[in-house]
Amino acid sequence: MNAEKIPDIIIGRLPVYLRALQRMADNGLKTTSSQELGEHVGISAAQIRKDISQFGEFGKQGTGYSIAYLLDKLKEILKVNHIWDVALIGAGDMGHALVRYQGFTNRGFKIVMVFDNNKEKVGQKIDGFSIEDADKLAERIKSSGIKIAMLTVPAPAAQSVADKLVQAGVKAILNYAPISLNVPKSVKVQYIDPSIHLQRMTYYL
Amino acid sequence: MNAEKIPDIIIGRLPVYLRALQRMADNGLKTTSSQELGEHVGISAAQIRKDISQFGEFGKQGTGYSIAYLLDKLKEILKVNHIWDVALIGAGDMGHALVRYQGFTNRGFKIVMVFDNNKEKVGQKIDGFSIEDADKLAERIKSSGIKIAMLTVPAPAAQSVADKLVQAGVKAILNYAPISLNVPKSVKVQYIDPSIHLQRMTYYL
DNA sequence: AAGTACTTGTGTCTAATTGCACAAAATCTT
DNA sequence: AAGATTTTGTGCAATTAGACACAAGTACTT
Repeated sequence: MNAEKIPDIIIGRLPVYLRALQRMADNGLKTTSSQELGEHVGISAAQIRKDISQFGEFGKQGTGYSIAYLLDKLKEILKVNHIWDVALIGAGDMGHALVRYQGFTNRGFKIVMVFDNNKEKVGQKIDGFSIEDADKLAERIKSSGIKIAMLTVPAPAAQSVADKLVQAGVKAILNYAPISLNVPKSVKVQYIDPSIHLQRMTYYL
Repeated sequence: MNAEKIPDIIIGRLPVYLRALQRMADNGLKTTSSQELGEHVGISAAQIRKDISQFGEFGKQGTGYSIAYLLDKLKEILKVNHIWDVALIGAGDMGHALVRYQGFTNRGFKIVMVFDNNKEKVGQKIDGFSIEDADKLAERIKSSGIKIAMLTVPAPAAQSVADKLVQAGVKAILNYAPISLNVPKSVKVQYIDPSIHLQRMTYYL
């Protein structure tokens, strides 16, 4: 075990291992090896062993890893052994798709509030959710203690909404707006911008 | 200039620079510096200078970079100085959101085909697009010469669709399905999985 | 025209990350 | 029960990435 600071790059790979292990578990598998897991996720076996060993000795020589046990440990490390409430800001097409997305609940997240600044949308329902007025965002998030938000507003609005989220105590933002956000170092941001991702591949074509 | 192999990690940052520069240009700015650009994207000025200098000497001492010129150069490097045709597979909520998304055309991409394997959806229209039968996918993609695909199908279908895409000559896949894809090294994959991105932040909460 | 301020591109150093290899432990085979 | 096989965790080496510092060129100021 190692109590030192774990590099971001290792933390970034853990969710990928977690997803693959969950899939194995769903398929009824009981144990796996760094070799096998590596083939599934496209990462070298040595890398996987080293990553996992940062947090403890979870494997057994000759046998490998118990999938159920490693799943538990990874969920604990990533703090997704319970469900996080998430606020969604921006009820456009992307916001709608995310509200309806079935892939959050069994992976640690649940959307519990949806906001939009368009007064005509406020009060409308998506899958049972009432869209709330973005003017009430700060107050509602602060009082509910929500720490995670997903941002699906147009680029010009994104920074000012992010500022309000930070002010309201949000510590993690999943940003779908095509713009780099400026936030305090204590707040984490992850970016999803399909054009950026596509442009990372065209260089190689 | 440097003709050697450019590291992936540098290529990965270029689209972020490109997006920020485009924004500056839209705001009427003519020049910028590594310092200023760095503040916008949250990357050190030295890093930005070193990244850009891999491809040539695009700046001028004392002045910085011409935004229009650097934009041109980055687009050329990333090969997004023309529009790439893209195929979308999976006409669910996410597929719909992507078809309607306005952020592709001025950044180098255009969805030109949409496929689904649900026979009831085939023939339906999204924003003017007729949804095509996924059985025809290989043939249609091969004959059209499309090199880029976006995958928004359920996880269990993703690998087999990816295999067909590779077979049809696709060289870049933007994968929204929550599963690691197994493809030849000559094919690039980028992953978008909101749960993964969220799990990369919860560790720090 | 001289001085000041700004900014690039890059050489050097430091830090971070990955790859390799193997002892040790567990299991399987005969 | 002995030998063969599997597989982990980790020390060390190699590679890669990032930070720092500065000469040199450009523009601005007085």
